[in-house]
Amino acid sequence: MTAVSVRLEGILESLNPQQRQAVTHTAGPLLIVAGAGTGKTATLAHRVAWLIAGGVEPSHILLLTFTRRAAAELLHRADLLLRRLYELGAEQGRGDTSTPGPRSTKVWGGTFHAVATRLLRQYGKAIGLSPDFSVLDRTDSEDLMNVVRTELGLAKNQKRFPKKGACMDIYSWCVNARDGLENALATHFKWCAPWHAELKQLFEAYVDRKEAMNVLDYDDLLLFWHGLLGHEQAGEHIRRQFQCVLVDEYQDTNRLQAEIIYRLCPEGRGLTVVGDDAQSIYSFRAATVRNILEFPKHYPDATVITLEKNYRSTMAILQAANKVISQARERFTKNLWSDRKQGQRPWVVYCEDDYDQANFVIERILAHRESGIDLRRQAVLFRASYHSMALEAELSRRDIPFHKYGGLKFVETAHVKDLLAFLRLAENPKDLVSGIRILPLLPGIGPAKARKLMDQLVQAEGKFAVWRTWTPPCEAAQTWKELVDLMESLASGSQPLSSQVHQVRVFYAPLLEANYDYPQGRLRDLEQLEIIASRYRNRQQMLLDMAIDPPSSTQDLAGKPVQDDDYLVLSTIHSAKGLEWDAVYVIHATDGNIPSDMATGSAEGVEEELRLFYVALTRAKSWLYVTVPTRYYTSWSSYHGQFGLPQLTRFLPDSVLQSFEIRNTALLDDDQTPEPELSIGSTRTVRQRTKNFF
DNA sequence: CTGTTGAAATTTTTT
DNA sequence: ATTTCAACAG
Repeated sequence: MTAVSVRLEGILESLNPQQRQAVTHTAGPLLIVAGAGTGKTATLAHRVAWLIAGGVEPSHILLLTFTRRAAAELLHRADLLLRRLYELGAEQGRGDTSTPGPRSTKVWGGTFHAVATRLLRQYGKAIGLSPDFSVLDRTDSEDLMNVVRTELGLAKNQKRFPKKGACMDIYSWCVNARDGLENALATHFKWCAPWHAELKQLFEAYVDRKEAMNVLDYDDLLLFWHGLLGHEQAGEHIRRQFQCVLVDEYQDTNRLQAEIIYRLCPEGRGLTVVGDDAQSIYSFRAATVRNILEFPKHYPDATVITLEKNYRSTMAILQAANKVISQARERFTKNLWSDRKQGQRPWVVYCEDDYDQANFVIERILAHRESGIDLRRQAVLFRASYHSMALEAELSRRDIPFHKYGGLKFVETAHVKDLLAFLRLAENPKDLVSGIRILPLLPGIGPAKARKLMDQLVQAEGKFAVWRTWTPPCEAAQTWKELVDLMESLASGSQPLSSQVHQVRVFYAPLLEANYDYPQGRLRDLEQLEIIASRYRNRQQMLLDMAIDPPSSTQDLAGKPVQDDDYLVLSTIHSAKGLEWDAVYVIHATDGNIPSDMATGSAEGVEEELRLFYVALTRAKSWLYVTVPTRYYTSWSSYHGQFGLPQLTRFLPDSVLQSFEIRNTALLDDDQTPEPELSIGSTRTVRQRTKNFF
């Protein structure tokens, strides 16, 4: 055995046989079916390290993940492994201490969209794409769609034409599912079928407009990447560059993404995909569980390795989760098992209403916290972003820190979008969306004038000076001059980025106060944006990041959070994918919320909601609570079909409920504190802080 | 053509 | 509760 292989063995020690097989697999395409909590991340990280240690150049590895954070974490772990490998060698006196071992930092890692952006910048010319394109996020795309929709006179119809969001959904679906409009309308958007001709016209105009503006939307990023791979030279070049391609969360890729992978690795050479069909939850984004289920069919010499040993949850939780998912119709059969002790059975807790639910959850959280489980190690999960509203209010009232994932993001708030629009317009004067966003903020300018000014600007090839030829109504003259000065200054690019943001902020602040309620908080956000800007070298990169990898919550923006800052996590189930906590609370587990009423129209829809519920349950390591309000007062619930008397989710029929303890908040003893799992660390308790509040 | 007002419709998950 | 649309006044 060579020295290197001895060291490699040392690193593989911590893995179980299936994981090891997955890490060291060499021949042909590989599918790793990794159940929840089966050490998927560890396996992938080891595989990356193993490939590099085996001599694969890091820059020849492509790692596709669902979020930027996932990629960063994986590469960080791979790096630690490589370092250990290197140190191990040095200890044995055989390593060459003068040369640092290879690092994983040069691995191409990120989301499909981020990687597509990078590649298109580099090679896009081959398919006639100008490399300085900008990227529209979802809202920008909708806005552009709306512009075109209005231009074509579709907004003013006797019968209601689909809204911009719906139009975008249909368009996106067609691109990502590689589906024709007619078929898409027939199968997924029946209510819009009468508008077939108009939609076709709309989409063609939308595509033209994007081209004229030199912008790509999310769908284009994938579509153009796909196209790039179809180009003879460029495609071959990229294929040669990526000897090894690893795809995480394969169950949540769509058909277009699968085709990209296919073009990247014909016959599956060097391909590893990892996923869990039981956790496929993104079909609304045209993801299809077929990709993973039919992987062995598309790649006939594929090896399938299943990871079933769960390192996360207690047996009691696993049993309950297994029972829930066993209601699914089609899947790779796997039964998760664990060495962990039986543990407390998960609870189903009936609550009076939303507020009672919030109070129960908070009391439990505090109790766990007292027995040594920090807030950080607990999370509340829910189907829809607004489900946490009552809880958020109560947490704020009690001064308990929390951090919410999912729902509206920082960069999606109107004022942040406004500020970024100034920068984007400077970056790309053809950016109609940004122009139409900014200009009507000024007094005396409405949508029509904004369009005219943008047309002028494009005619003048982006020279903002043409705007001086227009004389606005006299009360707006001063502001107008300031705007043109500002835009010229920004466009010249002579200032560092953070001063550019500062300039915009100074100009924009009074407009903000004139246009929005509660300006204080918004102004503070803008200050934060200026701090963020100072971390970027160039404007283009910042704008790209904001479109493709936006910070998932305001906390992420404030730089590194303070180390001992303890906060509770609130998250949509979708955003909780891949994460885990000691104690998990799944709230609003009523029929109509889980499954969401929006999804119950079709069998597949319901099936996906079941998987979603499964994902939520399998986030828990030791304690799991599913809470069910038995009454809703608020108006949203009545829209959800039930007249104030919601039922327990259909995913917990009696046979499954046997794996749960049933509780009712009205009958709950106060002293049912959970048993501590660990010795108690800090004695500083939130409960005491809370009591001081009264 | 802009800006305001009131009525009506719509309400998931996210790169 | 929020967003979108139509109608109307300046």
